[in-house]
Parts: sequence; structure tokens; C-alpha cells
Amino acid sequence: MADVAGHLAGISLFRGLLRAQYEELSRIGVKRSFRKGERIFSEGDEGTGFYVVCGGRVKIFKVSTEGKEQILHLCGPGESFGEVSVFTGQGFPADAVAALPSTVLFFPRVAFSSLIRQDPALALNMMAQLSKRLRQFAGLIEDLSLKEVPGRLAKYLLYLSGRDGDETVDLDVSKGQLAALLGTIPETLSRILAKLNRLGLICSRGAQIRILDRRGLEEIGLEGKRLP
Amino acid sequence: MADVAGHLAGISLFRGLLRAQYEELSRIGVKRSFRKGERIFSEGDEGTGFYVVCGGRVKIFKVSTEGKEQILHLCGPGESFGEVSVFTGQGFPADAVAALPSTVLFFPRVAFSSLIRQDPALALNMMAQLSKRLRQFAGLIEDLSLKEVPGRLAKYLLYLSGRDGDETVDLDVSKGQLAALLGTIPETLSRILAKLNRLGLICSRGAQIRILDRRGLEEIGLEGKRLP
DNA sequence: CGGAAGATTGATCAGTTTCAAGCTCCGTGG
DNA sequence: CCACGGAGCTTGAAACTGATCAATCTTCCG
Repeated sequence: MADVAGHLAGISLFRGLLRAQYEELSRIGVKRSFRKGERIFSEGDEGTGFYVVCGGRVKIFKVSTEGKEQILHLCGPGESFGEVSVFTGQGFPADAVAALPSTVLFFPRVAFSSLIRQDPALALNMMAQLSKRLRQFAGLIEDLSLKEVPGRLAKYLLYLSGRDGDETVDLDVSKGQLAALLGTIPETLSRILAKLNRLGLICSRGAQIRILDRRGLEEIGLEGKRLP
Repeated sequence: MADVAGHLAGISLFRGLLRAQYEELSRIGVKRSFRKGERIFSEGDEGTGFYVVCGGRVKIFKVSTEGKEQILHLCGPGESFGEVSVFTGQGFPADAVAALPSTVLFFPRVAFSSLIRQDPALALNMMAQLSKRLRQFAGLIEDLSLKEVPGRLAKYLLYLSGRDGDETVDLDVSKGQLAALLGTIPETLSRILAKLNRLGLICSRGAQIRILDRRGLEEIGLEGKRLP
């Protein structure tokens, strides 16, 4: 129990709450662990509650009938997923699988729902979180429909390097997974990485990528581009 | 003012509220009208509040640097947009333009925010609405990345006919707008409609489309398809 | 009636996927 | 310790989808 409470403070969904509220939450939260590749839920499963990532990484994705997958989001520690089911009561809208060995907190729908009813502040935090997610999705839709793959990759690399502030970034997922995140396939990703290397924009060695020409990468995302 | 209150009951965001709450809302809601094509806000504008459509239709979209637009959502009467700004306080994440002559209610951020603070039920309704939107976006992302244009069109036609229950559907937007909604351009849409006609799946005359082979349309969305 | 915006059709082309074949890395078992 | 084997990654050639450019046709208002 105390263990659960220890995690709560780092969760954006619950930021700024009072001690009493944390105690309430820790009373209903259940810790669960998943091995790498283990499924947390499938699309259409009844939404009995929502999850928060404590450690590891969870992949949220959709699969087409032919097996192609589009990653909607990679959730790291402190991020939540499955909240939508709390309010719609419908099944989960996507699949969730542990991309790394992961531990999560599970909050049952019914218990959390009544908690929210007593506590407006909790609801406000949650709305801000949902709004943030909505904004991210709008960005993803924009990227998928307006930009081509090189632009999406460039944007992602800049995002990673911006976060770490460094010139050398580490892909925290396999290239196959990165391809799915960018809405493409491993072959295409591989070719584009090779092209960016050839142009001297980056220097990639496995999962390590050094950014050589930041300006150049930014341009790819903007204009109608041609990579020679 | 009474005029404002009259609209509130039909708004899903505010469903199930008490009379007193409607009165509160009508006190802070402001009615605004827009001509067809008139801009309501632009991406990046400060989010001073959110909107609810009373009449007409509002197009929410993103534009690339080259001018190509991707419609995120077409809001009809009773639907809300711009809510995200209430909680994030950041600028709007997309553009909004009246696709038809439209009237909307505007709810200023500050006033609504304090209203929500006193009223948990209002917050719960709003969360359900945000969740619903989130679910729609997940569907849109899936469509854009997993399906090809014929599949997206087929799904949209089935959606329209399912809603009206009828075999003959009316496109409620111009073909150019429909193309943007499907993430493509008018030429491509035109070709695919012609192809569906040729195959005997539909019979289109202008904005009127009669569905001849429901099963056939469904198949297009599912399998790796080839339209001869 | 005229004209402009929207819609269709054709030809061409770039980007991406598909299919197929090597390659590299790394863990496992002999 | 080294060889084997497999998964993931890379590369090549061909096919395909959708975008672009350009021209024509339709529609629908003023």
C-alpha cells in the first residue's frame, strides 16, 4: 500500500492533490507487473478501469485485419492509459502491450468513478490530462496525413534530442517499433535513415543517432521535400 | 438570454444537468454568428474559451505549410469544440472555420472554469465528452494509417447510411471537403467514386449516393483490396 | 447569358509498399 | 569457446497508390 502511494506523486494525472486524496487513491490502486511483450488488454475488451505506468513502457496500438500495426502512443512512467473507458463505459478502443518489462497501477472503474464524484479537483486534473492527450492526437493526425515519412522521422529525432538536450540520441525502441510509431514499415525507415546519413544530416550507429545538421532536419519537416 | 438557455438542453456536453445549472451556463454563454467560410479561430490563437455549435456546421482542421488541409472533425449542432483550451490554457491546436452559415455559443474560459469548480457533475459530463472525442481521434488515426482511400470512403458512406438508416445518402459537404476529411484530394476522390460506380457498388448523382452493394463496400474496408 | 467555382478525366511522376535476398548481431547449445 | 540459428535490420528491384499538372466539363448563381 505504502508502495503504491510512493508512486502517485510522480503521476501527472494526480499532480497537486492533497495527502488525503493520495491515500484514497492508494486504497483503490492495484499494482500489476507484465513481462516484455505481455498483453495488458485488447481492443474491445471491457473497460473495467484504467492504468498508470510506474516503470517500463507500454505500447498502445491498433492493428489492421492484415496485421499491420499503428502505434498510438508509447506510455512511459507517470503516464496513464485506458482512462477513456472510465467515462464511456465501452470497451477499450485499442490494444495495450508491455514494450518492456513493466509495472503498472490499475484503478478499477467503479471505485475511481465514485472517488471522482466526491472530489472535483481530481476531475479537473484528469480533464487537463485528457485534453493534453487530445492535443497529442491532433498532432499525430496532422503528421500522418500532412507529412511524408522523412518529415515524420526528422520531427521525431528532433523531439528526442530536444528532450535530452543532447546531440546524441538513443532510440528507446526497436527500429521495427519506431517504424510502426511513424506509420510505416521497417524497410522504409531503414532506407530513409540511410539517406539521412548519406546527406550528412545524422550519423547513426545502431540505436545511437548523432544529429549533425539540426537545421537540415528541421527543413525536411517543413517544406515539400526531396531527398536526393 | 432565454434564447441561449433554449439551446443548452440539446448539447451533449451539458446533458443531464439541473435547471439551476442551465441558468448558470446561460449567464456566461455568448451567442455568435458566422457566415459560410468565416474563420472562428486559427491554430495558435490564444484559447480564451470554447464553443458549442447551435446551428450550421463548423470545420476543425490542420493546414500544412503547402496549404493542404486535413479535417479533424466536422462539428454539427450540439457538438462542442475548443474545450481543450479550457484546461491547457495554451493556444488552439487547430483552425476552425464555418463550413455553413453557423451560430455558436461561446463560453469564456475563466467563467466556465470557475463554474466547473463548483460543480462536479458538469466536470463529469465534460470528461465523458472529451473521452468520446479521444476515441474518435483514435479511430481517425487508425483509418488514416491502416486503410487506403477506397476503404476510408467506403467506411464513411456506410457510416452515413447507417445513421440515416437509408439506402440513399446525401453528402452534407462538398466533395472537396469530403476529400479533405478522408485525407486526400478531390481528384482522387472523384476517381474512386467513379470506380465504385463502375463496379456497381454505388450509384452516385452529384451529392446523392445510393448504396447498391452494402456487403461489397464493407469488404473494401476490411481486406487488402484491389479495385479493378 | 456569362463566368467562376467545383467536379471530372487523362497523363505523368514521386513516394511507399511489397517481395525477395543477404547481412549483422547476439544468445544458445554443443 | 565457437558454431549455429534466428530475429531484426539492410538493400535491391518491381508494383502500386495517390499526388500533381493540365485540360475539359458541369453547375449554379449573379
